[in-house]
Amino acid sequence: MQIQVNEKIFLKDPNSSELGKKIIANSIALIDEMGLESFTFRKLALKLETTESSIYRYFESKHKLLLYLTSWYWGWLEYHLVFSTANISSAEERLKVAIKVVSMDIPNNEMFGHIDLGLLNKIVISESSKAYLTKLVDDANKEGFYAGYKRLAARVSEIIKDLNPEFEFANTLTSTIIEGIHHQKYFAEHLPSLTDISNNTVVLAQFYTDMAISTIKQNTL
Amino acid sequence: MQIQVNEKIFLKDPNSSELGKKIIANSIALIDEMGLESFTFRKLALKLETTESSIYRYFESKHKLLLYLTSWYWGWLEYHLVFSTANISSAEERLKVAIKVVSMDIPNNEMFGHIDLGLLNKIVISESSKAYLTKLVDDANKEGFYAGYKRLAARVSEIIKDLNPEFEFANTLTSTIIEGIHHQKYFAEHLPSLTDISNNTVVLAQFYTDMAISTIKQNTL
DNA sequence: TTAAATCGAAAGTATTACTATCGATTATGT
DNA sequence: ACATAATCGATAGTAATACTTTCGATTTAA
Repeated sequence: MQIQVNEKIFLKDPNSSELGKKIIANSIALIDEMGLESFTFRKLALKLETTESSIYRYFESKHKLLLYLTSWYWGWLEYHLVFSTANISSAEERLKVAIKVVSMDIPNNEMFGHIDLGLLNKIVISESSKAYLTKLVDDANKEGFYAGYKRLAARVSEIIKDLNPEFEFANTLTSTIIEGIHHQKYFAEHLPSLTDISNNTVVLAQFYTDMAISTIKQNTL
Repeated sequence: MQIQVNEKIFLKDPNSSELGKKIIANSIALIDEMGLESFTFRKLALKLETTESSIYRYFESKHKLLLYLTSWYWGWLEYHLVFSTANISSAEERLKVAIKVVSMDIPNNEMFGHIDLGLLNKIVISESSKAYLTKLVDDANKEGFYAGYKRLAARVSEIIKDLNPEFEFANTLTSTIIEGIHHQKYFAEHLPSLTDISNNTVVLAQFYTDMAISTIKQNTL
């Protein structure tokens, strides 16, 4: 079982070598530790006892590395979502599970191969929007760099459309929920006056589930 | 009528001199044009036919300048919100107006003194989250750098609580709406598969109004 | 066993994000 | 009208960033 990432994101597949895997594993730890702004390939090279040029053989920039990490995360989450919702016939139940999957906390040190899912989840919460909030979005989008996120969102939207085929805003509702969940987690930790939900995954999922269902169903009434 | 910004954000009030005002006006234009990442004080100085050191007398960093611009925007929007909702007795109507205010499009060249509100609105949509998605959030928050955003959010939350005093998630719903509206606008322009609303402020406001009201009222049923 | 791939070492470049100093001009208060 | 303070521009300098290039040694694969 391997998560696929758009091949144009990297120069050389980090999964194809030990150094590549070390780059991924340690970049996650370093970005989490110091934030994307302070993170540099130089610091990563120092940590790995290798050189900048070796890292540049895998990723042409820090931004591409971020795209890799976030794409990988969305790929993993999609896999997790598909797995969790398989064999559930009720669309409402599938939506509940989907929201639970997106909002779940992942403990640190929960490993998937060499990747620390807990840390990666933290990075996605605080850094992933920087992957698309850039002047180069449109080019990156053309290259398919956001396909992972879009696939996940499309899965959730499908469930919503199953629930109410008349509902016209499945994509809008989906992105509102996914981004909303991440924002609430970030706010809970750093800007608590902007949220009412402090580190309680169950309540968080419940809120967005209730919000989703009442929004979806209102058109049915 | 002047919008107030936390004085610790700047070294010298840009409103106190011609150069200061030129810095604000032109930084908005430049950031819009090239994005925050490519924007530098050097480029701004060149445009203004002044020097980097002169700009540094007003703002100690690009990040502080971004904080200034976004704070100013939230201040202006709060003023606009208060003005628009005054004398409306129905809480539901006030919420509708509030969402309309947050989601309205502002035409380019709509000026408020030397500030182009249309461009500033664009910057807020694509760059404002970078003001808090940083390792220094907690320090910045302690200094009160996000007070403008919080005040606006608190206003909206108040309306929601007026509508249903039993509703426990006013802050969460508010931030979900504000961030959601900005995301939808950004997605409409750059990642259209993530939204269903393409450049239609009326539909956008309608969606979030419906979502808000059905979410708020479900607890009442 | 030979060619290809991989990595480390070293050096170099343009740009960024500042800081510091100094002198000329302009505005302010008396 | 005159001293003083504030403001700005000019210049220079620094450490770090975000790369790129070249070269040689070693490891791997055909």
